[in-house]
Amino acid sequence: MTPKPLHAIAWRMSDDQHITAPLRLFNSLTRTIEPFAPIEDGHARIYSCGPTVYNYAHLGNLRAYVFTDTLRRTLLWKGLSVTHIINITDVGHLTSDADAGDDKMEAAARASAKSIWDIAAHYTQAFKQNIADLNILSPSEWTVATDYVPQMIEFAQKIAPTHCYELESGLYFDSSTVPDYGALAGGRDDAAHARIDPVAGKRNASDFAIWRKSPPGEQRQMEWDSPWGKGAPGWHLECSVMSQARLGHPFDIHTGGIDHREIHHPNEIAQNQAYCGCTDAEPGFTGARWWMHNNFLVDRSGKMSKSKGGFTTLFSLIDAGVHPLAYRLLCLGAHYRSELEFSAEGVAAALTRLKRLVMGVEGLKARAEGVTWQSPRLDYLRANLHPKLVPLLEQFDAAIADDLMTPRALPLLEEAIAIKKIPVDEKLCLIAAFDAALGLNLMTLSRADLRLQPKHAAITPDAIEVELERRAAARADKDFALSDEIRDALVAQGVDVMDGDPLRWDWHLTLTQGS
RNA sequence: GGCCCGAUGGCGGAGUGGUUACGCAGAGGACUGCAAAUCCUUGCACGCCGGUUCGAUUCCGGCUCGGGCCUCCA
Repeated sequence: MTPKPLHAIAWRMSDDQHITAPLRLFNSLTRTIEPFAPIEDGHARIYSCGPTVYNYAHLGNLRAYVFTDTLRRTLLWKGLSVTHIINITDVGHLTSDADAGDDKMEAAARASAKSIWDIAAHYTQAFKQNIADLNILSPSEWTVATDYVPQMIEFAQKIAPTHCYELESGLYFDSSTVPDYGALAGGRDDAAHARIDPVAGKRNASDFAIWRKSPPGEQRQMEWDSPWGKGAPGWHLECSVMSQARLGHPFDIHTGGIDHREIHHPNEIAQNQAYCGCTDAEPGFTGARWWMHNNFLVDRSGKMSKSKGGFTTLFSLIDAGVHPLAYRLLCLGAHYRSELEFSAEGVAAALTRLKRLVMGVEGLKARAEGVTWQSPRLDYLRANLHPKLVPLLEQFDAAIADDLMTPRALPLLEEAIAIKKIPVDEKLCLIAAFDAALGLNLMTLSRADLRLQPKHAAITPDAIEVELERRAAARADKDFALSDEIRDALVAQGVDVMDGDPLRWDWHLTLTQGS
């Protein structure tokens, strides 16, 4: 028998009448939870706003991709195939409190004396590493903004005659030319007191740049010729063009952080409507059927912000000895639409929880009769799933089908591990299916994998082993004074001694806020 | 100033018109030379003031506090 990928098993399980909770997702367009159905039968298309690669992603940024991955895995669980695009914004974005002016990529390049292209490559690579570390499924395709500049110009040319006007600083979109501008944001009042001075000449405060001209006499590292002069595309244009190019409009789900709900996505929608020219024929056309937004990771001072600096990256967590999947677990512990409070204690709690999960699964694997959990097939599961496990399967399905309620799904995973008097092979089948949706990598992760050496460890693992051997000898001689002395010395070097544990020792986690 | 959101035990975080998840921490027990790790058991909450109701943490109103967006942001 050919082993099948776990998600394939999971989706086939949805044929079972016991686990057919209809998938319901919150749509920011209507601000309600709606039953989800893909446009194409059996196939969902997702576009996720990706990072601007002028710096490392911080943990808050990364929450968005854990959310998107949970969405994707839930769609797979429900039997759909998924095409998923994440873009890399390697151009544009202003640095200052003005509509015109400096650009983040250019500023980062100047600050580091590297070329802007090197900056982009470096941070793109770092971001992809974060994605891999979090066990986030690679997108079907990464789209890179600078690869699409010709298409952006083409797009802009099509909408320019009826929807845009040109100023000295660039080509601007007239937001009054599309119906219901800002509907996604819940209505915008342009007469409201803007906190910054608008660009002179803008017709409406909410108008935005489609093309930003290079300042006269200034050469940018990244600039392209266009019908409006040398310059760079506006940020909003990128996403409209890339989603249209790779997925076609309308596609199923557009995701992003909740901050995009107010500006970026309404602007994208306006562009899509202008380009389509079909709002009369297709009322409600926005380019995507669902617009979904994850809430922020916050700390005591409010949301984490890349532009404020002083952020915590996944790399810094790893350096401190925290396995990246502990951060994923932290995210899964809260609903994606709720703010999640970040703290060192919270991360430590998630790591402990992950260790116990992994130990639980490891224990089951050690007792497994066969290897059926490596290739669980629906017929096997149907034939063998213990009646006591069926409710867990149903509740799990109901939880993730209810707008991705992972906080309710997690305890069911723990229950599946702990439940007594059930053959381990059956439990492992169920756990493997759960994990295909949660992405914690429980079937392959070992407890030892979670023992990450802190970057500034005071002692090497080899030296620790030597000390532990000395201690074992002392204990055999009942020289407890010496054995305690050795243990105290190890503790002083950040090592926890665990005699009754197969791992024997672990790094003592010392996290400080903002580390 | 405009628009919007939240307030649950020590911390995080679900949920509910009446018996209120779960995780981490804490407590007790088993194990250990003693610890740690692990396992078992377990205490602890619904911001304030009104209203609706037989009954509200859950619905409604007001208040207070916190946060977000309005400027690049996940």
